[in-house]
Amino acid sequence: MKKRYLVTAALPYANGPLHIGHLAGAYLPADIYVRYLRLMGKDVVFVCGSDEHGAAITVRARKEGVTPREIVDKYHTMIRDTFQKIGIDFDIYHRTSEPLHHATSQDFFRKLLENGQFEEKESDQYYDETANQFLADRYIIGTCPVCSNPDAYGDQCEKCGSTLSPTQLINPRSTLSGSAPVMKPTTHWYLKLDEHENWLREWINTGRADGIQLHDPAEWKNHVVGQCNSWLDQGLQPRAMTRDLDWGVDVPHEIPHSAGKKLYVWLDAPIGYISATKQWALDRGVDWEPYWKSDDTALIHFIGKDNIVFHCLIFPAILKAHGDFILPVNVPANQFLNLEGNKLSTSRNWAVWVHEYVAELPGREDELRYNMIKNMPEQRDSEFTWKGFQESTNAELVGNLAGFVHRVLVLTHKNYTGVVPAIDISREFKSGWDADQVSTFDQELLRLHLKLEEMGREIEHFNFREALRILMEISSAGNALLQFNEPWKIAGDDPELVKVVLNLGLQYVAALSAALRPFLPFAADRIRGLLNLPALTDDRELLDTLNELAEGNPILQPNHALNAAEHLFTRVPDEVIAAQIQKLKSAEQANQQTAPAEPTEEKMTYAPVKESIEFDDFAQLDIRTGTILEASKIEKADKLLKLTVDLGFEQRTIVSGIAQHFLPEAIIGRQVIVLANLAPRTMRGIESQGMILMAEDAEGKLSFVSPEAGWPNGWGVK
RNA sequence: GGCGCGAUAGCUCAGCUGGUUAGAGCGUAUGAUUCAUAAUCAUAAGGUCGGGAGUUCAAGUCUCCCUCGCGCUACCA
Repeated sequence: MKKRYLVTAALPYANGPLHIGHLAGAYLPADIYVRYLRLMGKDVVFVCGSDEHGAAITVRARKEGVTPREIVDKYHTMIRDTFQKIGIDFDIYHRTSEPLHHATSQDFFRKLLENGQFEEKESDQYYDETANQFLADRYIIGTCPVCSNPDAYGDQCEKCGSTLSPTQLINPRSTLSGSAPVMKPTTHWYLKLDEHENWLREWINTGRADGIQLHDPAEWKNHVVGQCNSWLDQGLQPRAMTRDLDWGVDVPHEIPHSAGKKLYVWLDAPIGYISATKQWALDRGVDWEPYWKSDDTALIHFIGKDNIVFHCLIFPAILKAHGDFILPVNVPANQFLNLEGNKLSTSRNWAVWVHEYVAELPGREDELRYNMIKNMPEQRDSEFTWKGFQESTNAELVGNLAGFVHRVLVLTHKNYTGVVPAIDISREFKSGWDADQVSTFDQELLRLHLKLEEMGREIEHFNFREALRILMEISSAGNALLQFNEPWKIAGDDPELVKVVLNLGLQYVAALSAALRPFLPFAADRIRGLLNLPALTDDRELLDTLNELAEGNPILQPNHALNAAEHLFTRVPDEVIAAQIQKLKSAEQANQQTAPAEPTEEKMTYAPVKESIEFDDFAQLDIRTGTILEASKIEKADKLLKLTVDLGFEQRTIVSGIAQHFLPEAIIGRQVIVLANLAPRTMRGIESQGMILMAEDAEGKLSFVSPEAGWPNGWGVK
């Protein structure tokens, strides 16, 4: 058992709001885990914060005509408030634009440099001569070579999702000045990841580093280990840790060639966990270092699966390269949450935004949390539906849990004026866990204790769905306890039985108030209020509860006065669900309409006409008519077809990237236009002697360009 | 194409190192009950565990092949 815990949740990127996928992926599991540890009396710090650097933010700022600072301020505030409203309880929600973070990241960089972890490399990069600066990938726009979207970014095309590098863009232009960038040499610092490959492989697969057992790899999720090994097997490459940018953490100025250089966001973001911890410690006047540098600290990163490689390989490599830091004992990454049968998508507005949820369904924070946990993508992608949300809220939260709490309280008020009845502990009754079993108060408290322990073990293994299920089992057993013993019937003739049953029921409710806290903090608070118990402070209350139960002691003492019964949850009516589904549908329709139809958008999707050329330039192209004689799929290539084309005077082998649009057998006999004097090029081991000309639309769909039917092969096109 | 992770009841998902009639919640059906928000409790029906082959006394669980989904990656002049 470790002495203290440091729990991190992925830093949200401050250029957009949070949706339910973020919640289910990282923040909710982290929050549950942390609240549980606190309730068990553990020393735990839970850090998070906004990731406020990177080119995506400056690009957005430019688009909206505001400063990057305005963007990050807006979303930092928004995200922070959303977390607070939905009950994600960080010890600190920091931000990477804070001076403390800049200083911390720079110190880290210096130390890595000092330790010889960097390799300084010069490479050619696009440079904007008008704006006088190097251009980060995101600062370059050009036509996507895959789908012809004219506004693809240098790192990615948002239309077709292809990963790109700036040099692949056709007609690149700078977003700063609009001018065409030129290539110029620039210097960057590359982390020698290749040198870390061996120990990382051992650490991931055995849990050992430097001969010391740090964790049990069997405790890590399959998909996490699998993803890491997939990367390790492909071989790690040195990775640039700096960028040419004007927004971010400066490379320390005393370092030569540092002018205009910023730390790569992926380097400075995880260091954000460290600076957040420092700030937290500073605010409390305690020492931050044990949390990051002591072997008896358990460091746990909660993330979504898109962050696995960074948190399991690159950040650990950085921590180790620094030398003083501990490595994470687990990275319980979740998979993705889907919504109503489709992937969540910010650009398509296919999402449930958390800030909208709390505004539109006020007071139902726990209902969302409950459904997120119930459908948490722990082992594989999972699915959220509004119908499912309604059904489980009404059946499980309202019917089972709220119903149980309410009926115990109402019965106590009716029979004992709202005071916990004193009982004869030798009195026997039917167990709520088994109608045929006669039990006693002590035995049932012990059973409750065992259940809660079982729940705790599941949380410790990051099985939050299962843990929640166990809690609901307790509520069900409470309902059954009442059902089997029917205290409403026998109040007159067997008051002792009624007392012991209601007293036990109240103990269940009291135990649940603490145990539910990690999952449903708002409901837990409400139950405390109903029971007239002190509000939870997330400070060892569950541990105390467990200890009492283990001794056979009740949590609520006889004669303790309760407050009036109130409903914990209310049913979700059909209209609310219908409205939410309607909202998604309109988002979908808006997408379908705007994508091709919106006039301004459509205008933008035409690629600009290229720079004019002379006739002589055109005349150099030798374009001929031809006919496809043979076509076959090339092995190990998804997009390539090998074609044999008859040009009349000869036959050529041409490799063409059209396999995803045409079946080989369907194009045999097609007449085509061929660029005949293109220099041969070998692709997948086959030499391509020319190029088939294709028409391509904005979505990347291809169409053959042909002469009239029956036109002879080999003639020129001009 | 390569690699990783998935594919289990109508729905959403568990099934660790292979072992008796494959589990849960919801939904459905029947019955009981009325303290409680038509809430609760009991019982039942529902699965040839994506398809095929193999290893084994024994496979949802291991091996191989195939199909489909998600992710990463290569190929597009």
